Amino acid sequence: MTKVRDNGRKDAILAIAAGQFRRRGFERTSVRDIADALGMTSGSLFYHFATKEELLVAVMEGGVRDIMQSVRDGLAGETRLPERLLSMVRSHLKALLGPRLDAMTVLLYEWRSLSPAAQTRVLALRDAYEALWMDPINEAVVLGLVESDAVLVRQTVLGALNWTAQWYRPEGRLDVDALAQSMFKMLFPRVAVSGTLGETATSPQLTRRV
Amino acid sequence: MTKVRDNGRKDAILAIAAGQFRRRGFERTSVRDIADALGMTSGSLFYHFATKEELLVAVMEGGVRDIMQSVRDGLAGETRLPERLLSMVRSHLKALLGPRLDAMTVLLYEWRSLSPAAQTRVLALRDAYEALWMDPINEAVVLGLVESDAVLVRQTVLGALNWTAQWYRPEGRLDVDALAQSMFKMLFPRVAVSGTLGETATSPQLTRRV
DNA sequence: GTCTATATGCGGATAGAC
DNA sequence: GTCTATCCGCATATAGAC
Repeated sequence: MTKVRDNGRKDAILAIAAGQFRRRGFERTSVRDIADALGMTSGSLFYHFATKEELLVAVMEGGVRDIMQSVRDGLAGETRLPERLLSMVRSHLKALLGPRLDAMTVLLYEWRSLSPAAQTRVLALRDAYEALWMDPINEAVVLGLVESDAVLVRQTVLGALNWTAQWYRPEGRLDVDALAQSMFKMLFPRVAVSGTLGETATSPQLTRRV
Repeated sequence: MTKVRDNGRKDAILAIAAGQFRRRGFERTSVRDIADALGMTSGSLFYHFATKEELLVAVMEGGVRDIMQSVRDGLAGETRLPERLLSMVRSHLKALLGPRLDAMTVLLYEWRSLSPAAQTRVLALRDAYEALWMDPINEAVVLGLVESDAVLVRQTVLGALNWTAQWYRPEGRLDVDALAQSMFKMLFPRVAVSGTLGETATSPQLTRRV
């Protein structure tokens, strides 16, 4: 469902559409399904969105905007590398698994349903988001705290994080913050965050692997 | 395309179907598309498969069979934990990114197109595959070589590995073996494999994190 | 085993009244 | 801004000839 704001009819439509697109996929969801869930008829939908694809694009663009905002906000206070990386992991998971789960999942898994033109636009937005990760990861590479191939590190991290949308259940034993802590430790084992986990050092130092 | 064997017409159909399902998605692919690519008419397809969904299920079941076989074969010679884990990472990536890429991707990303009944069957197969990972991971947990939540470790590892299907290009700088090595090092940094990487110790020992 | 022809329904989208 | 009514194409699936 993912009902968040209610700025007018369009947002309500987008929230419902996102939910249906996620659960049943874009192609299996008919505009009649969406209209029914909103208590209107299919014709009315086309007053707000010219095509079904426009609806999908709007859902996805909202998803990218939200996760970029979330990560940027979380980053605002942090200056040191370990905290910055942990913050990004946490913000990413919170945006992905929080109230915008529907839109985020659609963004991740429904882009093949877009026309080539729309695909280009949406993938460009995704690229912009992924670029946010490169600066801190490159820093970690320079300090010898992660594998030397920064792109591979980013893909591995984002892959692990994005996969949570397929299995994480909020009613389970782990809340999102705890999940973020654990995954951060797994994915950046040599980047220690001071205070939180009983680690000692935070400054870059020799990178012994046992 | 992913043409591997040619045991009769059915396999050819499945290979073509897998390719189209992967590239355009199950719903956007019509039985006519598949028939055209095979040089036949849509009616003929239904001589071999009673419904379009049956085709999807067959593609997916083939995918699970292949990756289980690949991982089991790779595991055959290995007795020690580090080598077993590295072997699983390598076999998983080879099955996922090799000649069966189409079927594997369909298995990962098209299961929502299945009817509930078929979904249950296919997800049971996927669970069986994922169960293969639990023994070595539990061992690593006991030895203190990974995070203590074995399920979380498995999901993180499989998430990172499965995501490669979205970005890995065989014509790039990294071949699958090198990719497997690098990802293994990232995902199991405290599990060292002797010989291959200039590491010294392989036996479990104190788990110092710097 | 493959073809042609077709039944049948649902899909996106539009027109025009209210 | 929402409704009703409808156009029209494409989808899966079937029947029966060859």
